Amino acid sequence: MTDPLLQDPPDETDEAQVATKAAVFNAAERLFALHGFQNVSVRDITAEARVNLASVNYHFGSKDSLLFEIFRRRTSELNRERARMLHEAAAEAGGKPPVREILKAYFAPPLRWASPDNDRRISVQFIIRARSEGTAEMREVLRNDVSHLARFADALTAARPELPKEDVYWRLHFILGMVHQNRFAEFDRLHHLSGGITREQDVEGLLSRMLDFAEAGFLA
Amino acid sequence: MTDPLLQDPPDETDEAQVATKAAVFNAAERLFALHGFQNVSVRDITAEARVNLASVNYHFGSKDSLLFEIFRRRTSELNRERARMLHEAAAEAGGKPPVREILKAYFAPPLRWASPDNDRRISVQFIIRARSEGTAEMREVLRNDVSHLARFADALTAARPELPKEDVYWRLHFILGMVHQNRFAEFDRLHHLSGGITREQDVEGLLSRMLDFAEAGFLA
DNA sequence: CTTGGCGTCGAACGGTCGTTTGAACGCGGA
DNA sequence: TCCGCGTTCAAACGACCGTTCGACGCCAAG
Repeated sequence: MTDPLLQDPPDETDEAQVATKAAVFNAAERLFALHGFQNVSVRDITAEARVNLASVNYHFGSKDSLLFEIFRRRTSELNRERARMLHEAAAEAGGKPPVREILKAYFAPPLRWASPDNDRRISVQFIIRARSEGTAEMREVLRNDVSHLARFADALTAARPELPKEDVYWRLHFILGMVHQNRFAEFDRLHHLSGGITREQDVEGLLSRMLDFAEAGFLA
Repeated sequence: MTDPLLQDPPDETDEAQVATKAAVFNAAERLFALHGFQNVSVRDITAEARVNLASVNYHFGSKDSLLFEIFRRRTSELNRERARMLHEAAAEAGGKPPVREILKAYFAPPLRWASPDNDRRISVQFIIRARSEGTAEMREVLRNDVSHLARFADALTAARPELPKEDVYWRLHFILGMVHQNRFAEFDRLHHLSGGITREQDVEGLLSRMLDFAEAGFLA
């Protein structure tokens, strides 16, 4: 079991020695997640991080490179967590995890990170923003980073071998859309529409609802 | 039946007499849809439309107002088409259309507009972009424009009265996500992932696949 | 023919942006 | 004590942005 996605990568930057770089990184992630990439200037970032204006270009080369580095690290962490959960589900089920567990491995990490008390909440918002507002370079990474998706496609195929592969891929496509569109702003509309019936849910309750829907859709 | 959403609104601007305004409108919609709002300057628009730089501010007041006017007209047209299809489905079914027909009334208009030979393809791309990159003002309109969504929620409740209203709203929420995330860029990833198994589909085939998934999810 | 309003035009304004510059600083090693 | 290097600093550069301005042509009404 020498799975590259399951191993922690070596620390790429030694932030303990460069507090400024870490401060810029965190401030940039926070501001990008809250206001969008184009609406945050280098001056905003350095002001939030309480560092000099030139720090961004000194430590990261350019504003674009800074964004890309945040994006690369966060998506890598997220996909590694998903791979870990899928791996565990396979171990528990003796090789062939059920559909619901496969989907859970994909849904749960970003949902749990996004829970109000989790400090990774900002990272999830950042990734969601990057998906729609990101550079062409970043979107290309997302499109080509198919290796970790292939695991889920394979697992789903194994769980329902009678389903044509074409259907597996299309329904996986729809499922990906469900989780990727989960911008927090959309919940406001839901609550507004229902007149308050849909009360704030805990993460596990929301996860359960999503899994009910996605599982039924996949097995249609 | 005096339904305001079913009536065509009067022409708000007499474009026949002001060719410049129409040229700016169309050029802006095209460029915004292709490159995003923030990446298109007023100079780009006026160059594409072959009009003077000051035309945007003269005819629309500001760049923001121009975007907002395009957005308001296109979403209005789209929602009117959806309301029309829901109305027809209700008429055919004698008041209570089945779940699949309700969902079809929501899915079909943007999908058909987005087909390669349809000249409204650009408008759909524009709306999709506006949903994620739009001004706070525009996102507020989307969030508060719940009246047309309430029709679909009511129709779904009537089609499945045994389902708790809370579930209706949550599942409608997931269904909305399915169609809203349908950026065209995502299809590339699907085709890449499947190794080409998922061949290009005609619009009706894709619509049918989406309805299979959404219907099963809703009835879970 | 004159007048006035409307649309268009080239030009410019004020501001913000990402990035660069060169000097100053702090600190471990010669 | 002095040097060298990595880092931080204030300041400025050049480009691009949305918007505004005043002049001009045009055509219909007086």
